[in-house]
Amino acid sequence: MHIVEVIPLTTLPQNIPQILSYYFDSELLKGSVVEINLNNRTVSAVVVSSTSLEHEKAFVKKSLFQMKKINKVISATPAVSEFQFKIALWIAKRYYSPLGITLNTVLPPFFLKKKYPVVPTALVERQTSVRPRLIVARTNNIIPTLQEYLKEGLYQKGQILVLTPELATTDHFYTSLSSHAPTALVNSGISNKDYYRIWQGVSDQSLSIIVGTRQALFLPFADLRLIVVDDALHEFYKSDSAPKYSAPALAQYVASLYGAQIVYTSPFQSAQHTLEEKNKTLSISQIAHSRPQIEVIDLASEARRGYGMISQPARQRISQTLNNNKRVLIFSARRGFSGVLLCDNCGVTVQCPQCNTPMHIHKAVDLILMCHRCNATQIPPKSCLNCKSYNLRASGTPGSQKLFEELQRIMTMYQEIPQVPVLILDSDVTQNETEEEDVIQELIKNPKSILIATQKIFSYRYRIDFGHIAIPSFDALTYSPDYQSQERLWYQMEKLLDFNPASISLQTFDIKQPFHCKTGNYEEFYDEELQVRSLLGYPPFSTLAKLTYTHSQPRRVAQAGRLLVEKLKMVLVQLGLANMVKIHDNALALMSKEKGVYSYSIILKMMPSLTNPRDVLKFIPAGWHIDIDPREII
DNA sequence: AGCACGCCGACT
DNA sequence: GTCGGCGTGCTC
Repeated sequence: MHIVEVIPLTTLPQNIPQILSYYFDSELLKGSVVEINLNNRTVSAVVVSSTSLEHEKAFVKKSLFQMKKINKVISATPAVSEFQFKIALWIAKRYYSPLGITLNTVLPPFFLKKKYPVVPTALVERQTSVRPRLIVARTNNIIPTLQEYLKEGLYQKGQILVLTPELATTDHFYTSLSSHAPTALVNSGISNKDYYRIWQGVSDQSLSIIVGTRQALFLPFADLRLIVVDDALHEFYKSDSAPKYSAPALAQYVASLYGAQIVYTSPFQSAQHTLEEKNKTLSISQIAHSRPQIEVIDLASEARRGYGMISQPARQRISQTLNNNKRVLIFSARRGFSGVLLCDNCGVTVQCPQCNTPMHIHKAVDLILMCHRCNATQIPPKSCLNCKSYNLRASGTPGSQKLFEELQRIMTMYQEIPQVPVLILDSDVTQNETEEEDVIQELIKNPKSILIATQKIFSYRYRIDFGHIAIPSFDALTYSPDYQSQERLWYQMEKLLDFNPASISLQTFDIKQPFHCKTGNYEEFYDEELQVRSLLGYPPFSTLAKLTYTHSQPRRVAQAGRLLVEKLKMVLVQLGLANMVKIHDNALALMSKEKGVYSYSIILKMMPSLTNPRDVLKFIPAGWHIDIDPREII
């Protein structure tokens, strides 16, 4: 008899051990796969270790649970590699995710399928003297560098992985690199057959370059020498389903396993990297690039002149650009027709009955109100629901549709702007990728056109250039109470430069703020930002954990929230960890309602001195969702 | 998270 | 009588 430790490939609650013991009549190798009974259901599980019963007799007698027997062996030969174990363990620890489901996502989708036998490769750990490098560069600058590298035939020494945040940008790398060496594209839409073929090619080294999204990190590289993480600050790198890991961080771990060099490209340094640079763990090379002329337009004085969303200086730039046969991008902050419906009498906005957030005005056949959170629609009320006043007025940021109408008005009113096609790209106008592609094709056909677009346009920044970019409401780009909102604002601004505009017009009510994008010198911004974050204990001075509880009954949510806050406070005091973890309780004021379900969020700021977050997180009861390094804190 | 068990109401 | 609603509790 042998005692076998296994990881069931399913979600186990965090308050029970993630590795379970079963018995079996023979020894099983690490990485082999078995079928077990777990709480009246059958699941497959991966063997971690097995020991002869003689050594464990005492343990069995004392154990508090009734050990069960393994049903059957699915794969007696190891099917899971050391590399896969290591990655799963790292993610489970760093992101506090259930081990079984984490291992399951690390394993390929064709795992255990008869047609696709897998021989796990041995992990040869290699030490490098090469430190990770952060290259603050545009993607368009890193590609020539890679091409140079490939031309010299250096790739014959090993493999390269290029990670991109989303599907739309993989093509750009693929087309510019595939002529130099055997290259494959990896994304979540790939078939088992193709995935298996790439899996083989990666392990027998017939493939030299892999361009892919985050799951490409799980491929069994035979000799990985370089990982390029493109646009490292992109939010899509953070997985939004369990395990909620962040790909750039995992890439660094994977690189260390292979002894590979890692290069991050970003149009913008993150505070994290700035801090690390100050600690001299990264060497930073800044690649210079020319910056367009950025004109800041004071909306307050424009308003006194009776401006109409697009100011006179911006209009001038637009017509100039079009007359030079170049495209114009109007960067819209919000989708929809206009802002919100505001009561002039009492100042209350019309809110979504489901979500308690302001409804935005959209124009379908008539004006309708739409909730940007749950997509509920309603006819605008005639009078204010609060004070019964009839003085309801559209107010706030003009959305894409309003800008469209404004452009039509300007074109007929001011003769200097030529009549050109005006297109819209936002989630209202384009419902799917095909429709999006149609808009892009139309744009490519017309070198002399105007596009009104939201952030969505960033996915196409390697396919299209704009001669001028107008930002009608710069202030609306950062309307979210999040510690990262400023950083994200400047990150967006830097990304706009990828469209190679000759000029940018930026309309704002707040001309006193520093416009770092004018010079590209963000050092001052980071110095200030780091001071504030240090003071408030935000990253990079802490690791954030977002705890969320959702339920249809608001009372239960409020109670669960209060209980957990009290419990955590007590636990922290008892463990003597009160100064290592700060509880940032949004309280009932921020209890949100989404699609009829209420949710309550608590943010934990875990200081680096807390060496094992699990010591604290294990006290969080079932029913709460835990997200480490959340995308947003609200 | 699943999934089974178990205890009450509607219905062939 | 039993089919099935979802509250409760457990996972070696």
